[in-house]
Amino acid sequence: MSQKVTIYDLAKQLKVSPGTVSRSLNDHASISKKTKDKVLALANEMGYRTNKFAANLRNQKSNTLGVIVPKLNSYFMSTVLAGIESAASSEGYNLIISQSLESEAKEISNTKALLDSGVDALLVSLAYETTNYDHFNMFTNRKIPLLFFDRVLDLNNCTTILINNEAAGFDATEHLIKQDCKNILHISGSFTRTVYRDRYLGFKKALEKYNLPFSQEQLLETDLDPTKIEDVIQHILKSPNKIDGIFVANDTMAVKCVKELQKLNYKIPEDIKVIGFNNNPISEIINPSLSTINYPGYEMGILAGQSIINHLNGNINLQSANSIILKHKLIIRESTLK
Amino acid sequence: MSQKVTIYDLAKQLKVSPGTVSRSLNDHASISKKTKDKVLALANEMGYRTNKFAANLRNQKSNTLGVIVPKLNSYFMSTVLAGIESAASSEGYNLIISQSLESEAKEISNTKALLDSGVDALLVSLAYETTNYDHFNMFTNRKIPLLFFDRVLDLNNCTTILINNEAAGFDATEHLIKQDCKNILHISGSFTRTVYRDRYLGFKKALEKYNLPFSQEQLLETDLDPTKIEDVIQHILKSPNKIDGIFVANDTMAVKCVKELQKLNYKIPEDIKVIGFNNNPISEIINPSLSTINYPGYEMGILAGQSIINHLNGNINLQSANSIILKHKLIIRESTLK
DNA sequence: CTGAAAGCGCTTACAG
DNA sequence: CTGAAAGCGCTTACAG
Repeated sequence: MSQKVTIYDLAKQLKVSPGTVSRSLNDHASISKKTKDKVLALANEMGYRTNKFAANLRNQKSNTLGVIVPKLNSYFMSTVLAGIESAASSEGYNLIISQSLESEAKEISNTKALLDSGVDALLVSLAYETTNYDHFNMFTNRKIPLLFFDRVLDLNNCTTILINNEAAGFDATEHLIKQDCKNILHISGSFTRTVYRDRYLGFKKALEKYNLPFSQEQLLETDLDPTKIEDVIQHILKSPNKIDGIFVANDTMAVKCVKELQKLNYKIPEDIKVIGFNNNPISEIINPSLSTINYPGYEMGILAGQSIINHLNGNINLQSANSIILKHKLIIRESTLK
Repeated sequence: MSQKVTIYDLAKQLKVSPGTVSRSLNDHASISKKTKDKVLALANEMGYRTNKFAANLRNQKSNTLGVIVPKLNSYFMSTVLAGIESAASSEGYNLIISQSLESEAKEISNTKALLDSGVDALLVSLAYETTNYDHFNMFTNRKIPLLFFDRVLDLNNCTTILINNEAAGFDATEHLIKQDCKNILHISGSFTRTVYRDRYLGFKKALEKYNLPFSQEQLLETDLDPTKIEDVIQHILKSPNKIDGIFVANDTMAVKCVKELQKLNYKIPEDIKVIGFNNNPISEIINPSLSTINYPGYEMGILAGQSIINHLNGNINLQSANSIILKHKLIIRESTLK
């Protein structure tokens, strides 16, 4: 097999010009059906494959989307990625995916690498660490569309896709209150990311609405690392008022909490009621099953992919500085039963 | 900000040739430090970014690896991907990732897309459905390295990375036997994929070694879809001999089995002992915790990435037609206690 | 409906 | 140590 067939090879064999071959391959209107068929047949026979580098260089467009996620191996993120991939591939876009591993430095280097790779657009969920956002200027300066999902950032002319985290935090907390919890602990992620701050704000609003007092020990800001569960448990044990409900900012950590508390002979939900966040499959597996907030990751991925592609295609359904809010949903299970 | 700075822009400003700029940027030995510094400083100042399409076109190399997985949103696969990404990015490689969704047609179209994208190598875990492998000839014909991991295929000159599934299947089954199981059911994935066939072969070998009879009802070939758990349960209920042990080919399905059996008032492990496969985190969450086989997905990803990059770099530690076997490990938990 | 030619932005063998 | 020039494989405005 020839290692490399170009349009020149086809042109020579067919005794036409390279331009004609190129136009035939791209189904250009001005080429006769007969010529097109001839070209396509030979291209097929010779195993011709277009050289994207050349085409991209010429067209200044790559049909590629860049994606940066904090971690590839997280249930939520891989679900979102599945959605993005599905949307992208059905529109003929490739995906270059990289992970920041929650590090600002790695996020910056990923950003550069994706810029260099000539992605047509960039989809980002921010790292925990990131506090400076200058690296995204490389994209905005060059007018390359930028979209943030889940861990978002409010930047001019960037689309953001997320759920209403404040409302979701409110719903989770209100549910605990309605189940008679009086002294609720909120285990949050880092406030650097607004998703976690917003959940906390919802938590506080619910307390206020039901006239429950709030003291600083009821907030535990963590990095949601399950290996550091011991700190969380210590906090619970040392709490001046007996904690009777916990709202955890994600299911992985919530499940870990339940397991550890059970080891200490706490009864869930009798002694302490627990609600998580995300509707990760583990929330259904644990005993008692975990109440949580459903976060539609796959739909988010589909929407993110479609939005950005529509934007690239110049369709109108995405305005600049848009924000898309997905619906969350309270899911009540055994871990918060009265 | 200029939308696009090229080496010509730098050359003009510095009154040197584009060649000199290019060599400076690539840290070529023959350029004086003074010139290099000058070029680098201006490149930085003007926000110059190399155009990869042009460089790739010229170099016939993209520093990009293609990856095709059956599903992005699976614990095991996303763990492997995290490993691949980590290895790739530390060597300056990008990753183009796509999912076949277990479909042969999609796998073929992904293969073509990745070939067109000019990946330097392709890493594949096969779709359930795939029975014809001709689409990989596009790569082997062009001498583009191809590596299979987990769901592998024995093709000439391709590296495969996997565990010894037969030995792992044997270990899982032997463990059940040692826990006094006499009539063990094996819930397998599709035999189209050798990983599942091999686990089954190990299962049978263990039965033979311990002189346990085998009848056809002890094998249930499924697509491991947890939504079809009802068929599995029916099979168990209708079994002529009372099943006292189950070896399931993955944890997700094993967990689903345990849950459903518990609903029917079976006691696990007293009535039926269950062992899974993969050491998915859910195996630790379920009650009783699930015995399983540890499958080092992250390490597999690291190895896959490093192997292929070493190969591309012309290092010698990867022979043609190589096969790398990772260590598995039996993990004993509550679901198989005597 | 088709061809000749320029150009996308790099890299590098060759020459000095 | 540096420059001039060719070429990687496409696409398309222009001309006919």
